[in-house]
Amino acid sequence: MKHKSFGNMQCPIARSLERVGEWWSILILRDAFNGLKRFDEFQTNLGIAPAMLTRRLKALVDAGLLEKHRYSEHPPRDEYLLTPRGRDFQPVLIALMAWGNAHFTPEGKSVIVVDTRTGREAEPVMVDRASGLPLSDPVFRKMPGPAADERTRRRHGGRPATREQRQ
Amino acid sequence: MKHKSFGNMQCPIARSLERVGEWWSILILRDAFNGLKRFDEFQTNLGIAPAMLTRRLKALVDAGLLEKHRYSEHPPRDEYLLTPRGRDFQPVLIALMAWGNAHFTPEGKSVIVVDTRTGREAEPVMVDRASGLPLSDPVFRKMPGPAADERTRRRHGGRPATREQRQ
DNA sequence: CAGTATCCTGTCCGATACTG
DNA sequence: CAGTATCGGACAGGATACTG
Repeated sequence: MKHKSFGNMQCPIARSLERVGEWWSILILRDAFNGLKRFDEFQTNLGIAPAMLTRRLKALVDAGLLEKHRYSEHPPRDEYLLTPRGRDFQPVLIALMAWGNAHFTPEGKSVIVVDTRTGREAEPVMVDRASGLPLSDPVFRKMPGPAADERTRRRHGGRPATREQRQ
Repeated sequence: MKHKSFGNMQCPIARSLERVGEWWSILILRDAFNGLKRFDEFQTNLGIAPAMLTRRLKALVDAGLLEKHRYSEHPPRDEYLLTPRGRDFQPVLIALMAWGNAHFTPEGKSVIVVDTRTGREAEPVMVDRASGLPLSDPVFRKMPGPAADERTRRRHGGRPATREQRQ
């Protein structure tokens, strides 16, 4: 499934999934954001088979999300650190967390984001940076970008805004 | 893999992945947001095998993200519509799109979000609704929530904020 | 501690053919 | 059109044993 070709490979969502589509990848990134760095930390916290962990870590390194950093020469020891690209993944994790908290935690939230200045729980929302408006607002629409090919253009640009277009 | 038990199943991210962890699920949701509703529309646009599409659609319906809606009795015809829970998934898609656009589209962006009032491209950011601050700001930290169990508490609450805690 | 080496199973997924 | 029925391959992932 490494280089599977989804319907439209121009789509940035599909391209993202090529890198983090496997179950464990996102959980490893989550743990990396929580400060885990060493093989053994991941292994223990995730309960993942070591061979699988090796494969997933390698894939994440190859995709440029993590980088191996040697912190000891004798014996040779590496730790796995988030790259800038890996750190940019944070909004996806937050969005998944918020969605999970909202819909799949009948007992209540187990993990939240907190504003450490006020102690208040943060409420994650996706907004447009310039206007501050939530992107769920109907004024926002997906459109073909500058590099859109013919197919993408047809998919996103061709039709007028119909009721099912957004929301 | 249906009911696999990840390391910590309290984690809302892991719970989310239980519902949308498969490759096709997220692409189907993306298409649903783009207005696709009928089996054949998904099939054609994704290039997915029909049997697989049936399984994924069923899984999404079972998870409460889509619902079958009969729009014709003779012959019986169903369409798949986003439920409120499915619509709440939008931020995840936007986050994946933004990340893909930023890192995996050397030719430029193929799909963007546009403010239809101004025609300007939106820049998606995750913020705290109350303060409007980006959640990447170091004042925000993940913490155990009200329903956190002992293990989650140890993972998130136990340690003081170290340099690797956030970022 | 940080992996590698094997073996095995489940299932995701593609391809093709068929049905009301 | 909206699926169901099979078949088969690839690989994610588990389990266990082993190494520098």
